[in-house]
Amino acid sequence: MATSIPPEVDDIGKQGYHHGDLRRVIMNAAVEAIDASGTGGWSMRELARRAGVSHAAPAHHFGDKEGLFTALATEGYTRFAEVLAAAGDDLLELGVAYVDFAADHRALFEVMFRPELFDETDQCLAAARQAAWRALNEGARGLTETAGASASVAAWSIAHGFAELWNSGTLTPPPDTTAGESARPVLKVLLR
Amino acid sequence: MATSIPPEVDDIGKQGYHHGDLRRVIMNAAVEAIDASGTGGWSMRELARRAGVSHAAPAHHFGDKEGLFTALATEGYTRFAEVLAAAGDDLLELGVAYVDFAADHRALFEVMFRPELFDETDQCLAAARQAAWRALNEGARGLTETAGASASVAAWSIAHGFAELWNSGTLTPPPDTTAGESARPVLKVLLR
DNA sequence: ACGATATCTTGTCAACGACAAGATCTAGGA
DNA sequence: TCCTAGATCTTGTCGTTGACAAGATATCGT
Repeated sequence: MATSIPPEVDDIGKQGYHHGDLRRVIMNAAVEAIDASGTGGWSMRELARRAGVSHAAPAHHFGDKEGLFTALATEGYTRFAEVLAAAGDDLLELGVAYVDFAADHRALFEVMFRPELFDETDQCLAAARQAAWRALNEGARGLTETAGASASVAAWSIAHGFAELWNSGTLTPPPDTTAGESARPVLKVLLR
Repeated sequence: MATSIPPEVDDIGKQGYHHGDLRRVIMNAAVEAIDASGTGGWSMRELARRAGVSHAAPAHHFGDKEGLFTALATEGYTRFAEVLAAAGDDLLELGVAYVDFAADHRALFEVMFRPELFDETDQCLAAARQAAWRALNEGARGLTETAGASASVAAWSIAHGFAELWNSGTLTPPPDTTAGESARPVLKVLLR
């Protein structure tokens, strides 16, 4: 169960040894598998085969399937926080960035908001999630101060709802349009 | 052999024969299981055991796991359409009804918006979903006409987003409050 | 009453998740 | 350089699962 170790920053070189950076390879394979068939349409052994290792190799890095999802959620929240922080302090652009992240990282986004998949007590995950919420609150602070908490929750809800509807294929958007650009006029209805 | 199990409360009318209305019993058990541990935290055989039937009995009613999810999604869309239609033509109340349905039927709502779980080509499902979308468009028609399609998508997104955030446990609402009542002030920000 | 059909059971198989124990590789100190 | 400790991966195993096939039993139409 000792899966929540800080990431190895010295992975760049890798090579040589047994397989390489198996941890990263398995996580990438999991992202592909989730994109292709959801969180339940694949097996650990399948990821291992795709990576060319034995069926029990991934267990050393993640413990079990929950450990893999915990690692994915942690990475998701970490990158989410970075993207949100980079979006600047304009609330509309924050919303666009929110939706774009969800669409560009469907698998991570899906895992992030499905707590039954991962270990909520994991420290690394909790820290990453905190960072994401902080970035979100930071961007919405102006709205919260001027229009109250409900307005901030409304802004969060509209961005999150559009992202979920988009990713589930419920919306039928114009072709050749990014999720964020499709979301912009919708978000503007609230944030004019 | 089939009677060594405590009587199921769902069996009211039927009785007699092998088990009763097994289809309904399995679907109810599935809803409970999904509420308890998500769409992947249980097995068909577990539902069969809980219903007191053999491990292969459910297959006759649903074919496979995808068939069960298809049945659940169909029931979800059917009841969703009813609830939305009963909410009247006030858009705020429609939003409240949307959120309340999601919270009162977490399992159905979750399956409904996860297309990889069910068979999208199923005719019954398609009809039920059409009915739900019709009820939704009906309720938002006024907004669409006066404020455009983006405004309607915005209203859908805010209700859907609040529902998803609520159900995922991301929001931390005041205790002893229903999802719909918590959503009302948030929806009002858009629909004043 | 009786046969057709729907419903359920038993049996089976490959695949899976999880665990244990052994093999192999890497790193770092003697 | 050698050599040990630990990290990484493999092989082997077990109970469970989803799916299928074939047989048993109850219901229903005629």
